[in-house]
Amino acid sequence: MGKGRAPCCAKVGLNKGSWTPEEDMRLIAYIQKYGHANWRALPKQAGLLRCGKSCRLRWINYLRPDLKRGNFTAEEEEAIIKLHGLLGNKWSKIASCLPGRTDNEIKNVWNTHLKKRVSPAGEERGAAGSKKKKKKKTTKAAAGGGAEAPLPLPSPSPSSSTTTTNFSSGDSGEQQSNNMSKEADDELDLENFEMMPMLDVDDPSFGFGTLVDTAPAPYGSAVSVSASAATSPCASSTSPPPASAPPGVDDLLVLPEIDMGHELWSIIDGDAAEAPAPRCQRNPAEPTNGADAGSHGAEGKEWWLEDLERELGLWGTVEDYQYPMGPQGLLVADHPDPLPAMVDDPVSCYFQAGPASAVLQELPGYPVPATAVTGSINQMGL
DNA sequence: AATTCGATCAACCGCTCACCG
DNA sequence: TCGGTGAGCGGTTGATCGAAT
Repeated sequence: MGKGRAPCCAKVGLNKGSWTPEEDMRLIAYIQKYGHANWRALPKQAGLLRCGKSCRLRWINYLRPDLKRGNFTAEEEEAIIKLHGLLGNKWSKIASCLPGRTDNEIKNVWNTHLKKRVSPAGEERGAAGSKKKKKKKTTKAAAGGGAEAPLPLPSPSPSSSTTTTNFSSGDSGEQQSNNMSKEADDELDLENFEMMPMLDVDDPSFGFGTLVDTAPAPYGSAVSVSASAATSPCASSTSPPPASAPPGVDDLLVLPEIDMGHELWSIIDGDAAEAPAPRCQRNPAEPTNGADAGSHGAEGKEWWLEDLERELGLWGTVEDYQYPMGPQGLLVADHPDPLPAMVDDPVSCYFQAGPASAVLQELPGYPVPATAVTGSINQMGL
């Protein structure tokens, strides 16, 4: 157990606080190339002055390609309320039922308004909450209002016209969330929780049962922002990445000299209005509701992918990669810093590091909808 | 226009779990 | 079986932003 735990950020002079675009880019680039088999070693290898924990969190909660971001739909909120009633503060489990949403995000949403909505005391506030504010969460208003009947405990009311959630397990009062034992947790007949339509994500294979077990499944040992496969992120999480990790890599990441703070994300976002050149048909309004992420045409994806990779300097061939990959990911024991150019000057050298990999897109098992990437990165507000 | 207050969210902290030797 | 290590989870906090005053 926790004994002998290595000191974290604070104790070893690592960076803390908000991530800079450079750090984000570095992390993304690194994971694209090598995956994240070892979070602890990742920051060092990627040249990040962060602890692995921090990197993991950043990736999971913010940079992961399949994140929906954007507002929670009324359906999602309702699902959260119901799931919370069933699972309690098992945010990760709840998150696993809401593809594209992170446990942290759900936790925040719950603590900031859903909880108030559910609790009698917060009922009024919920209504008052319509005064709303904030840039995001517009759906809240929609979900709010009178619909906020105190929801002591989610009873699997199929009455929810918007959700076909089917909770077959005890919806009885004793399902007091926080007191739920692990066993009780396991006993939940989650398999019968069929599937949540609004979660969909165009993944027919998405199922509650699977999610519960594989949960926030990491995106395999490697992730490609440019995967061309049509499969959804969910699918990738349920089907483990191929044992054979990406071929090796030996070149440095080559990132174009672009303005990280704004241009880059505009590019990634495919925002024709701001990007140097038109890149995709993506609907600018999309982020408001990620439910349709990944619903773009295949051809659009492809050229978007290619374009994006070129922009990021991620366009390359398999020959570019020669670092050996082992079952645990990259065999880094003696491989040089994959981003050596960044070491001396993390920022200025960042974009000059070598050709990065586009190879992952060739690999089966790393299907990441390009649109998901645009969606998530788009929300970075950079 | 300036200040205050409340809401939101990203990130950190500390713990537990799971795996491995 | 036990101890060490890394990953993951849940709670909490601090910074930021927008609305209200």
